Amino acid sequence: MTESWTPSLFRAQLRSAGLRPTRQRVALAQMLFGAGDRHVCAEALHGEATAAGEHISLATVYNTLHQFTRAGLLRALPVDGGKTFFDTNTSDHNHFYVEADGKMVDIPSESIRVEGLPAPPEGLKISHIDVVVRLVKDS
Amino acid sequence: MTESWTPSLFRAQLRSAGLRPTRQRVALAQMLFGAGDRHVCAEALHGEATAAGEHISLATVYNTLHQFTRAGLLRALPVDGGKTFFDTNTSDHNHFYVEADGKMVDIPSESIRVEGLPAPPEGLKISHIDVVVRLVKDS
DNA sequence: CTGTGTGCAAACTCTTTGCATAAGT
DNA sequence: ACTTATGCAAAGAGTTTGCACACAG
Repeated sequence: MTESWTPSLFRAQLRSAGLRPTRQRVALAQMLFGAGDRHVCAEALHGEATAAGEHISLATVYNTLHQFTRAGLLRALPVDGGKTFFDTNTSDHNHFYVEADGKMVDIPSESIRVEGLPAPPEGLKISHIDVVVRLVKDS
Repeated sequence: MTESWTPSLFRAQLRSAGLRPTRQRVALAQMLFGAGDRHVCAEALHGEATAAGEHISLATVYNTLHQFTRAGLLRALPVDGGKTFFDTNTSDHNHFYVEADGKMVDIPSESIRVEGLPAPPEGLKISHIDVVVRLVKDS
């Protein structure tokens, strides 16, 4: 999954998602998908882009993150305090949420199972199950 | 748990939580705990109080909800879109989250178990586990 | 009385939007 | 050229905060 990406692969990926491979989108794709699984929030990514010398407005970062999410390239993880993190790992996995510093950490195993789940109310079906394990400092 | 509460019971409960039983806090406690399990957001509760003829400012509602949460009388449930719901059921249970209308519904069973959970990272311990089952309209 | 709680409005954070400009094809 | 994306700044939702006044003990 995280082979050696090249700019043209990013462009192709964006194209097939129906997104024009603009400078900004390619740059963001590169940061997001070029280096393993990541959890970023919009502001952090914007800061990173700026630090890398790319000029991308915060609004564009937000737009792009949502476009990528719609295209299935990212998964949105809303957390406490109204921030939204975006996870480059779109597979069905779960997270530790470290309350102290507001960070998400992947649960290093796909082995979680949820047992004893009742049927959903009439007319609704399960989209997916989020298990968030909240962690606090071990006193 | 949801016996017939009386104002003086509310006052006692507030007292033992180290909170002075002010008019506003008693009124809010009454709305929250006087009628079974509830999921409310600050604005809804404020609207309800206003509708009931109580004059309580939104800021006070927020303050009070957080005080109650700190006192263990409520549980905070942050959901998508940056809103925070408060659940009067503080026991360890879980929720269906209906994406279509942003509502939480208690999962009508305590039988959910999470299996296969790895140990948390060094120095951290599990505070609690939230299982949120996201529901969408059944096609 | 004395300290805590409340109300108000302003501030704050995160996010979205409108519209002129710029870039992709 | 023609269309779609970007940037900016302003608006928006939800929540928090500072400070003077009010109320509980």
